[in-house]
Amino acid sequence: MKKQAIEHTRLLALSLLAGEDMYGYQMIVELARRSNHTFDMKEGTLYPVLHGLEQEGFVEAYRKQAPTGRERKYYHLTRKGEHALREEEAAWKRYSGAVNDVLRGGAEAV
Amino acid sequence: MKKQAIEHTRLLALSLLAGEDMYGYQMIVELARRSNHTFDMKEGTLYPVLHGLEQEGFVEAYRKQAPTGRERKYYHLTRKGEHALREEEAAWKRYSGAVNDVLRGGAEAV
DNA sequence: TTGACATACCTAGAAATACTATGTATAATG
DNA sequence: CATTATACATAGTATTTCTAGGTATGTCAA
Repeated sequence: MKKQAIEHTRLLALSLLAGEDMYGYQMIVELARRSNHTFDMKEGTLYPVLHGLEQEGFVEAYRKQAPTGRERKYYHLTRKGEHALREEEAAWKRYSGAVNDVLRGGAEAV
Repeated sequence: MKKQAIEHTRLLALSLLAGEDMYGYQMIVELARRSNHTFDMKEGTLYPVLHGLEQEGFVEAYRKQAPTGRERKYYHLTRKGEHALREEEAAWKRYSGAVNDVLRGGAEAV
């Protein structure tokens, strides 16, 4: 009924690729696992985002044969992408920290 | 250039009203203060959200004269709204926890 | 061997959310 | 008296994510 709120798709995608190269389908499965199924990202969400990241030079794609004989499209995080990841992580920390401050009634300084 | 990502407007609005009744303009100023100016919510964002919350019965509005003589529209969190706030808070904790799990490379269970 | 299911990629259109821009009006201030 | 801050509001736009659909290949049970 209500749309699931996954707004930080880019951050999550970049983060997944930080450890190893992955292909789209794998990223979706991996994300569900790492988030204990809190995130159930849709293909219609991820693929356009990956294409965008590629256009911006944050990831590079290459095709590789799977052991099954099937071809997969792997994504590799570039140096530029690593930099973007660090920035997005910092933005997330700032953002989530601010939400928590507000929930606690404000970082009453002092 | 890039839009600021304030996605949890409802949660933030409900949270602000948890302590005391507030009017819209005050909420924007208060939110900026409590978040150390991380959140600079726009009136075009808040007012429609407040109207929605009112329609759902989460807040009740009443008009009151300010000491300045000017009329303000105060919002009060209803019992139903308090319940909604607790749910949104729980959702936020689940969501932010999951993001952090992914950033750390997954809640590898152990 | 064939039909179902999981894997694997992709895009178009709809829905949700927040922003920009604008309008109105009053109080305070220089 | 003009400008700025306060205070509320809406219309239209932009962005993000979802739904829904399409294509194709590998696996496995009946």
